[in-house]
Amino acid sequence: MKHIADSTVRRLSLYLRYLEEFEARGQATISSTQLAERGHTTSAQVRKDLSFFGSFGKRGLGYSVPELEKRLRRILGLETEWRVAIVGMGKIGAALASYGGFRQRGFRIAGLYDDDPAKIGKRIDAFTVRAAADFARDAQKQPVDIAVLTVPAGAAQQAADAAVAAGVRGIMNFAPVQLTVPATVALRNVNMALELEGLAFALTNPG
Amino acid sequence: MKHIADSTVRRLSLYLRYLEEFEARGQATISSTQLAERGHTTSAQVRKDLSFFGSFGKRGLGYSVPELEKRLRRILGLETEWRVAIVGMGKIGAALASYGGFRQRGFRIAGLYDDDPAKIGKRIDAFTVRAAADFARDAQKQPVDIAVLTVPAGAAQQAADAAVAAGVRGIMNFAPVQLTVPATVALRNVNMALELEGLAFALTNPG
DNA sequence: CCTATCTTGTGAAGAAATTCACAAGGACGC
DNA sequence: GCGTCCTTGTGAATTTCTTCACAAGATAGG
Repeated sequence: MKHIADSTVRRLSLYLRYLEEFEARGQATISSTQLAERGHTTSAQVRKDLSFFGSFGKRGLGYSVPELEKRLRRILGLETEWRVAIVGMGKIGAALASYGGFRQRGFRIAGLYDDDPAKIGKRIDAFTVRAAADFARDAQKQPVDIAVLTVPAGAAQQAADAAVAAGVRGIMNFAPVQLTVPATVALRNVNMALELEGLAFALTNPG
Repeated sequence: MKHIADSTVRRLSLYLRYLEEFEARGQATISSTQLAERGHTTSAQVRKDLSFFGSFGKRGLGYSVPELEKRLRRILGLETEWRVAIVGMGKIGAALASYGGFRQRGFRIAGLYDDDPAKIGKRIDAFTVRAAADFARDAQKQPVDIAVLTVPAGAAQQAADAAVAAGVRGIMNFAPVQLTVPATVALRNVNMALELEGLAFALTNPG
């Protein structure tokens, strides 16, 4: 398949959310124009994004809401359940662990890990924090697909290496460092300081 | 000034971080190639990014690390101190409130707010959580530049409206909804479920 | 001073993403 | 059946972003 741009994937995720909204309101079909308006984009963009994966609509009518939802879920890989381990039970890690938004979308928490003896054994929601050293062993019993790293910057690369060694195929990195991982491992960075700086730039250079 | 792409601003933020690293190691000058290698990009990209704002380097020599740092801080608007209010003292909001990474970069917490009577009056680090209704009044006494919204999805638009009414010029939205704000207000969205879905896509469609 | 070696800054080329614009398919009323 | 009205899917055009490639400035060594 042709390479799909990151921005496209991002929009597909948004379309899925919008579709869920429209479905909740009982709407059975939707046009690319409606979807575009909802997402502050253009109808051509919507159609182009979808066209990479096939043709799902009916001319003159639009798209069936439930069907397009289903297609998008399949495209995005949300039909399978992904097992996610969270490494680093600081404030952010703990917050993510009990954030329901993930579970809703098929991301299931496989384990919570930390290095700090003071945190190991603590309960967070339904989970008990385990020693980071146990990650590899646990993952051997039941594979972990994605590791979310919420460790301090200094510990992030080591945590990433451990996660890769344990067999994860994707890493979501919250530490403000650039990780080095094998090309086979998908990596996404979330850096809140960076986002704030983006705002600062926008406020400093208006327009 | 010509419009600067988001991706450019993002890279500038990264360059600044790299420069800080190089400076900490005592390096006095740096070439675009070195900076590029550090950030997995190309030297031409680095030079082009910088060239939007002037010419800071010396041919044959490279850039002065401290000077380029200073220039980038000015460009990004990190020379002034930005006053940031956090609205919504759930887990994520509380985690952000005590995250030191912001303060380091000139983002100063102006106040913490929540609607929930059970949370109002609580102390988080050096701050006392105040009623969301007090936001406007507080902001009148001392202007707030940026509002970070960590409220539930259903409350986000209302919180955004209140923030805009209180005079903030930038909003960083953590709620998984698309906010509507006046064009004069800068808006950034951070959506962790979206990021995870991006990973799911990458794992489902390898390559 | 001259030559060899770097590295910047930037037009031009190339690639990628977005938007345009329209043929073609389907629904609906008459 | 026929005409009208919609809306998709997609090549082509356009715009935006990235990379190339090189003239020009700066340093260093002899």
